[in-house]
Amino acid sequence: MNLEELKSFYPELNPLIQARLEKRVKMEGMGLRLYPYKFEKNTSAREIQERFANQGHELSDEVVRIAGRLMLVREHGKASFAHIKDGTGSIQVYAKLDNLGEARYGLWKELDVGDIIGIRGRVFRTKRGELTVSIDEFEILCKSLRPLPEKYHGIKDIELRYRKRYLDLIMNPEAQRIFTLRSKIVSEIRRELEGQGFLEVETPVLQSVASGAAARPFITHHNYLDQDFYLRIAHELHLKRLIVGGFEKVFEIGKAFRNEDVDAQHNPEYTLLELYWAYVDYNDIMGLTENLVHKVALNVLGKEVIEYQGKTIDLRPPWKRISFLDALKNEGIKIDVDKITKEEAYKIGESVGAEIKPDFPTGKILVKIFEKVCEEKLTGPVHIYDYPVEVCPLTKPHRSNPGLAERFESYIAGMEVANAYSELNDPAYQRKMFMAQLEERKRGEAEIYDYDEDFCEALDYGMPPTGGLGIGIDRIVMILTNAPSIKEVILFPTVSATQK
RNA sequence: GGGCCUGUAGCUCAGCUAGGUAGAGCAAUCGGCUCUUAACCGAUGGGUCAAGGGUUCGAAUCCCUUCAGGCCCGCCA
Repeated sequence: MNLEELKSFYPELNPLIQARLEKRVKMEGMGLRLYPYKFEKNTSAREIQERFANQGHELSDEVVRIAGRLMLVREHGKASFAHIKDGTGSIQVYAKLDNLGEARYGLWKELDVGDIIGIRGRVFRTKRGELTVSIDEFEILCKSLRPLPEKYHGIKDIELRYRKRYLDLIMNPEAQRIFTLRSKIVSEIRRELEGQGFLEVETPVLQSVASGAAARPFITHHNYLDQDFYLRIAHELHLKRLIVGGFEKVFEIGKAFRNEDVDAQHNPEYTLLELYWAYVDYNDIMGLTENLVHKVALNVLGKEVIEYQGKTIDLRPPWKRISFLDALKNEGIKIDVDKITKEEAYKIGESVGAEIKPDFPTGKILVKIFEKVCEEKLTGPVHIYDYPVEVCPLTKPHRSNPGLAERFESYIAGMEVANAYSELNDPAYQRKMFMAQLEERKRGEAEIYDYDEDFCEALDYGMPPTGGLGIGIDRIVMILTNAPSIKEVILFPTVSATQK
């Protein structure tokens, strides 16, 4: 391709890109193919580091073929060093006029940092002790046309790191570490649940009723059906339909979408694990939760006690269990949930500075008080159990205390990471709870558990007693990778479409 | 939705308090260097100071608006 045509693709041409375009034209003019189809590798950077750990200063007999991105070039006239980075790590390579000859060494010197090359060479150790591949032959596998960020500082600009995550991954080993761990964590969760006989299923993202949680949904439109659909805000109600259908242990790991603000713990689309287990209650789910998180930490990190943002967190089961009311009592707030009036609750709420309105149901006020005075202090891991019944429309009422419901939330480092119930399976009571939610909507609440009559109909047929669990995968990954923000553990976090 | 902070070369950052010719390092280009490793040495080029408006003889700098992002609060159970 000629230079003018190439340049026409780059309306915001800067001198660095222009230089590379010119280089490309020059190389293609020499008959080089800059975008060949494949390269036969026979090893990787990490494998070389491992297998040649005892290599001395002499060249190996074995010939290695590696490929990767050219980083950190240090030219010395008639010889030069560089690092090649591949999917496993990086390795130093050594190009020498004596080995390559005038023409090839000339081409070597034309390479840019960022180019992807394939190398055939032999391994040796330099005088300074670094394991190095001495290049016998190399070829360009992909010409890079944009300069990479600064080699030492990498990219620091948080916005750039999120918008152009590939640069973050190229430049920052920490990003590589986090996302590699994320994959391992998710796959370990799957392995563990499958080992316990859970079946992984997929349920719809496009739903005509967005329920199962209280959050504002995204709305989209189906042209053929000429109907609006919601993106799911939870997996819950479809998974419970599967329990009605006779499955006894199911789980789903998938995106949920909530049309809410973005902050360090919230991304509009996030990965939610939900599981349902027939014939057990929330006590069994507590055990499952702590064993799952503990086992994942142990198998992925090799640790049971971890550091998160300066806090030491011991994940070994059993986790501490504190009732919702005791958690309040520990902060000096004693409540008799059967006797307290809304006015009394409101007064306490005001005195601790909770964000409440007088027409909130009493239970909701209590939860706001809890979130204000207790949540942050729950370094955990800890299960907080038995919540006020009004905030648990999908939960069985407590077997011995009518003001409460059999729900628990697990907290680690002050973050809610799990939410679980003895699932409500009485269809009449379920309808009553949904109606109460609609009443709240009438009072102006935007976020409520929407009434799903089709789900209630499923319950009419009969769902066995069931324990259910939701775990925010992103938050678990944050904790296990010591990441301060949810955006650090989501490859492409939600950002405004405006280009920077 | 409220408060605070940030935006200067491809990247990392100075310069802004107190208005007066736009700076450094890396990267690039040219030259030198056959065991370097953030290689080194010499030279050169590179800017809509986020955008728009205002104040001023003069604005990267002061003021206003907008855009993008971060932190905290609210909301997201």
